[in-house]
Amino acid sequence: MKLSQTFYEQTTIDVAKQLLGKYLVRTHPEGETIGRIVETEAYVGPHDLACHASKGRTARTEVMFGPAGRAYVYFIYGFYNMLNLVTEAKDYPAAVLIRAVEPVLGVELMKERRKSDELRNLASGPGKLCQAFAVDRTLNGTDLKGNTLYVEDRGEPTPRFRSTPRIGVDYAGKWKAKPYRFLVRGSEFVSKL
DNA sequence: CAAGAGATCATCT
DNA sequence: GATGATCTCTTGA
Repeated sequence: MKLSQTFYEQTTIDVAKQLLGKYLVRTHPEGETIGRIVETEAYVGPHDLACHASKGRTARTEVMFGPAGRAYVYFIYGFYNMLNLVTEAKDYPAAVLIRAVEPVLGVELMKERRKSDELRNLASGPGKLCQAFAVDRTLNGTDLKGNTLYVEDRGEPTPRFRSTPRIGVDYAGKWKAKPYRFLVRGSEFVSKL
């Protein structure tokens, strides 16, 4: 079943950990794609210098200030979209970045979109994942209770995981070292070890 | 293989 | 006008 609003209202760290082993579902005219989440990162609030919202409330970060359980999608480096799920209370800006999933359904469609045949290269990174799942800024603000984009709990226990510092946030001062990246142990579908 | 550069644009200064 | 929660390709050993 679909994860509830209350699930996303938990602390960002808890959401990031518990999302591991859940299933990301994306419906689209071209077909449905599903992936098992194997890597996430937590961006925990306005004081977290790696979190976009630490720069203040702007048009771009507005969604993070809204209620939990919505998608925060932004465009970066002139090429890639990043998919985040908004967490915690309304007016408290925080989110979980989905960094990698293991392809489960719609693999052919993913291969086409990614122009790659290698299973491990389809969604092993936040930019790749968005390409494979056709996620772009038009989905910014999408309610995860709807049918376009949501996360499903198939009743499996959270897999064993480990944590590391987050990727690509060298500018974040003392926050760059925080172990807020979570990876399923032993998965070959993570972005990197 | 590992390391480095380049691609390209929305957002904020 | 600078820069980024990235990816891919090229280079060189």
